[in-house]
Amino acid sequence: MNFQEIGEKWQKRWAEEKAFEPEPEEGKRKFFLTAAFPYPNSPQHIGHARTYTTTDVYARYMRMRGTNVLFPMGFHVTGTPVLAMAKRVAAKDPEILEIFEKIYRVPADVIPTLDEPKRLVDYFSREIEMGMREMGFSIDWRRKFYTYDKAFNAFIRWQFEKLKGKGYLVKGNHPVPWCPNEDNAVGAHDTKGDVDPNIDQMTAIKFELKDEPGNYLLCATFRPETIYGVTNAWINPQIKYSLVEIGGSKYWVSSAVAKSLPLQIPSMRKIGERNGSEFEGKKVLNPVTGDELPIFPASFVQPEVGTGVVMSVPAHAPYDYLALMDLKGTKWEPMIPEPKQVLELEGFGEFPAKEIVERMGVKNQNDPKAEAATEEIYSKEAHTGKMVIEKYAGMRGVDAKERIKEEMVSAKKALMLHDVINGPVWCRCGARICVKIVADQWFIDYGNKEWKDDVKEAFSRMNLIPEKTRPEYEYTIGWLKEKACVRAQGLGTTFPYDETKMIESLSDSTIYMAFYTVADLIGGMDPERLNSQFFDFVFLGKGDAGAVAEEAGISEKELRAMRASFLYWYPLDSRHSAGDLIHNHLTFFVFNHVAIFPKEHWPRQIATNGFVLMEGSKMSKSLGNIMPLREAIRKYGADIVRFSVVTGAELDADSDFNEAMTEGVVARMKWMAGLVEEYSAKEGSEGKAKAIDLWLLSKLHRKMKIATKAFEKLALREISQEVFYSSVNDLRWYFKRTGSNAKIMRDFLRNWVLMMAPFTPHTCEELWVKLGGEGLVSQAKWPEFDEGKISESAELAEEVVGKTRDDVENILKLIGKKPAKLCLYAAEGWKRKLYSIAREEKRFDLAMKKAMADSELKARAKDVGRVLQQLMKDVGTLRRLMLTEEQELSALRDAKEFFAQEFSCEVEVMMEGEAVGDAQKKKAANASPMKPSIFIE
RNA sequence: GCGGGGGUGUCAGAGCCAGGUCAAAUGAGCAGGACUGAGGCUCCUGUGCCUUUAGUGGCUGCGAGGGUUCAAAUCCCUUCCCCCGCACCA
Repeated sequence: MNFQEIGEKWQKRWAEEKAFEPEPEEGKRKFFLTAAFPYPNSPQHIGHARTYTTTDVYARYMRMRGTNVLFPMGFHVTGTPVLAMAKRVAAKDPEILEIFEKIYRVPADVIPTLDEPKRLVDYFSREIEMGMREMGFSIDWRRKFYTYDKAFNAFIRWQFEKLKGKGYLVKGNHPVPWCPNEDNAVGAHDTKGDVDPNIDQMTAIKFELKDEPGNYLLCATFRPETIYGVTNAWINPQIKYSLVEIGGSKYWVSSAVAKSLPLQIPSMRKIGERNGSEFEGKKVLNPVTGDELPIFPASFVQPEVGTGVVMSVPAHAPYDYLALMDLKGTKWEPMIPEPKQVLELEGFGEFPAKEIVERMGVKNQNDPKAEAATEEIYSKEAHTGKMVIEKYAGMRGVDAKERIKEEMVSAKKALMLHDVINGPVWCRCGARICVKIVADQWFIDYGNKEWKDDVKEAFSRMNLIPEKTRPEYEYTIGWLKEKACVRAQGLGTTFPYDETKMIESLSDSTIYMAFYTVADLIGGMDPERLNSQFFDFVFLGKGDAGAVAEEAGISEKELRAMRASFLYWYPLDSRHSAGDLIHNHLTFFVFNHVAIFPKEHWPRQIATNGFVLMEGSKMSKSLGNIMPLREAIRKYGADIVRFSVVTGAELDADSDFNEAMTEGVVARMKWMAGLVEEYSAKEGSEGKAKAIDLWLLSKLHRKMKIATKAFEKLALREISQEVFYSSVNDLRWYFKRTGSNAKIMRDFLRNWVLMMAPFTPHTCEELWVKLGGEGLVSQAKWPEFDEGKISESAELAEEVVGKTRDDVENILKLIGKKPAKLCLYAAEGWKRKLYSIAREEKRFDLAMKKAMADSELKARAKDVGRVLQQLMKDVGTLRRLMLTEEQELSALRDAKEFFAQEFSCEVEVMMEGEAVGDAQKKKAANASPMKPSIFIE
């Protein structure tokens, strides 16, 4: 069986028969599902396949359940990553070239052509689409679009008009990481090493120079609460400082900062400059305590960090303490101040910084260990530190920080500045990333209270898979506030209220599912004529069809068909993505639906899945263990990849893709295929079904029941265990038990193929033909289980046979002789009665009392006492279901042939009372329900 | 810090919501055997410790410590550890 060949063969058939190109059908239930569309700035690997395969398995299942299923796909090209990637190719960035060559094996002659964004998108999107087709995804490709298509741009502009109309678009100022060289905002993919620049607020405190009234030394700090412990100020004598004017006040900051500061404070003017060393020995005033503080030189002060000026809190900041110690032996030694405590910290004395420095053996301010010491002390003090300053006594560090910051700012003793806190971060162009306050930035106001309430309502009506993701959504809804929605650069859609800006990528991908419903129909239209009235009509049913159609340059009938298509497919029944999008995309997706569409069109379900691991570890460039999807398909075949990726773990957990697993899948698949081959050729019905046949049927229908139920929560792993692995095991037992009914086998295999079809559709199509199935298995009906075929007693009977076999084997091993004859004695009815009593009462005295109330049991009071004692020992393990003595006896009799074959000896089965011979009788008396007594001669 | 998830046998991973059929599914690994020219293929058996030349026995055990219960991997409390997210970025 060649999985690769089978794949191609059936993909061709599906395409020819247009098997997955649904049209609205009056009266037929629909099911519309989408997965987050791919971003084609590189090829896809098996990790990407997880979400799509999950979606496809679901789509195929729902199709078999008789619904009209729409599963479309498009490409997301919005934003800067595509541009950044093309630029890196153009610059022949060795890292990128290596990934393309070595991992994705992009042909050498193709790579140089990817230096242009459009070509890059074309190439990779084709690559991705090919991979999806080769995976056999049941996607309706007629509806494919790119987010930079004109028609889609028109749609997104309409979306933003709607948001504006609701008052959800607002304007404000916003700090962003910025490359001063390229004059653009940067994201992680724009930086060296893909570092995500983290921006945080710093409090810039004004320390007035004693000798220069009106001029301040500006100290930026993350710990304003320590203002009470400042003993001096630090400057770097090696660098230059500039005097800048902001709002009428004059401040000294490092010249490096003076350069980038206008990005945050455009009104800033530079009015002077001097060397850092000129400040040494001067005095400044603490704005809060009024203390007079000296200015000392320190080499740890970096020109680009904060303001290039540092306030010294030796009690709590290891660097400050170390720098003071470093002054020993200089002319400043006599002036070295004593630390002043601000916070008390459990496990530490008055001066935690001093202690930690001594404990960790940090030598001086240039010792790399100083950083670790700082981190430890800062985090401890912030979270568990308590203020000792009288005014704030007992307050937690974090709370004091907020309060003191506010007090200083409102008293104009400090300013708020922003800085990159995980710096230095470098742009790919080589410039150091700084912070820019973008003025008049546009935001989507996800903080809007009423909007949030609607979103909460939407979620309360939505099905979430797995359900345990719900708190994450709730949390996200809670903290969401204004989100910047435009950028200066990038592909996508221009912003309707500022044509110089582009709509940012997380904002143009929130309601595109609606676009799919008409994407194929819009394809032939003039995109210039797609105005708001058009979209209002199609998606909201507003306006006059005739007028709208005329404006749009189409017939009224065409227009109405679009509206009808939308109404047929919407709402979205299921949305799929990896779990990492819960905190942004998936929540935005609901927000925007709620804002724009009426309640009946709000989404119904979101399913999120985990990632794919490669041989136990995360796929990463550095590990070089990325498995490109198309390579995996070539190597294993689509069905094997599909099956492995979605059944390796339950939905929310990461799934491991490994060689051993694929081998196991292939082996079982081939085994099953072999059975199909064998039994499809075998002649029809052979006589009456035996007990073991009924057992197999029971197992089959139970599987069908479990699988059907498990699909509700997309428990694909559970289904695979039940349908795939356990089928193989059941069939092995069936054959071992000398089962061989061809009719039953065909029935089993047929249903098995149907249940496997969503997972491994290509192989199943192939097997379906062999089994004489009609049409495509992809369009066949999902098997309905028959509750009547599920037989507890058949399964229990088989269990007794199996356990008895194991027991016999145990005994044989123990006595080490070849059996001549095997006698099995089934327990009598009264024991079963007693068993039930014991299980119910759970206590010896109560059970005994109840037993004595029964005349049959009372008659054998002595035996009852003995057996009950025995039963009580394991009262917890007594089971609910039990065979009657007739059932157990006949199960064992039925299996006589099997036992005889297993142990190559004569077999006798009887009730315990029928035992002949003293030794036999004694043994037989030990029989208990579901546990026949065994005697071996 | 805030929010979420999780700690199970050699490993991966079920079970936990609805306590008992749990020495704990399933798979992998490992060991032994069968088949074979040979096997990394396939099949069978075993795989916590102890006991037992007749099975349905004992002990330990599901991060750690306590508790509830006739009974706890499952419920409650305390505690330690790990992973993920905290945005303007797809």
